[in-house]
Amino acid sequence: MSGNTSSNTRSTLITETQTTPPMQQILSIEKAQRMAEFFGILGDTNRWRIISALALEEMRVRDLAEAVGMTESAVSHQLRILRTARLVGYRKRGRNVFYCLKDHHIFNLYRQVSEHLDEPEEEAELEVE
Amino acid sequence: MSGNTSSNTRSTLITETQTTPPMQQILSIEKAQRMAEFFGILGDTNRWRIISALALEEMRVRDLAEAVGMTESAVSHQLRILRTARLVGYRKRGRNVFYCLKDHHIFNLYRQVSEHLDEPEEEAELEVE
DNA sequence: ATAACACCTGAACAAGCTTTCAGACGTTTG
DNA sequence: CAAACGTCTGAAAGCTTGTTCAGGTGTTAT
Repeated sequence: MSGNTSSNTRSTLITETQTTPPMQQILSIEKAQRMAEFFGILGDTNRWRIISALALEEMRVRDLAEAVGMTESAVSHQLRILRTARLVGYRKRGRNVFYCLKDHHIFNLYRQVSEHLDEPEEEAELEVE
Repeated sequence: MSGNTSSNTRSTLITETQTTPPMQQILSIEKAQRMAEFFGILGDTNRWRIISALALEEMRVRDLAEAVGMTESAVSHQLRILRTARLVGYRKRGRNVFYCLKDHHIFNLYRQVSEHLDEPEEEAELEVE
């Protein structure tokens, strides 16, 4: 576990294997792209609805479509995206395909962003010195 | 985070009652929209580069532009978006405007997604029963 | 006051993304 | 076998988003 042997390209010299090194320099374009790509996947209303549905229980495409009010085709397209991002898994059974959440990081992300959004407005800003 | 994500089963007993309630039903369209909007803001390569630059130190628009290789105009546009999302704050001093990171949830989000992205591919899927 | 500077803004264009539509595939049923 | 079912796919339409460009505001310097 924690096997950060991924050895990106040239992170500085991080030897702590627990977590990911903090941002200590401007993200490389490649790293920033991967970040953006992943967050972008969670940047869609209907994908969140699908995710939240799958958080409850395994579901077929058909059921998902009805649950979130989309066409089956649209759901299928979105599921492919979520699958590619390894956020959902699936299980075929006859002509049905059951989808389920695969990555539980999602719950932490959901919680943290919820907290951010729930924070008070606090529009005040520092002004001229 | 707790290592094994390989799970094919579904552990639904995350007991975080302190803060935000977990997803216990399909997200309302409004909630899903707010989620999507926020994640969408982090769904851009250049915004991540800007964020990572600001994670190092307070910076002016001009410096940011040079640091990430964008025009000042483009940076300014993006900063407005980040400001609106309350991810960055600013401080005016004369004709300069210094921007800085405002929300440290960002670091957690960055770390968790980094871990997700660094996880092994694991393309295998369950098949017909 | 005039010029230079730092930053912001609005409109237009290009690029990307999501849905729809029509049709395909594989599985199950009669 | 043919029909019904559940799902997937590719292309086109429609919308959203990011950058550029030109010009604006406000501050500092000559």
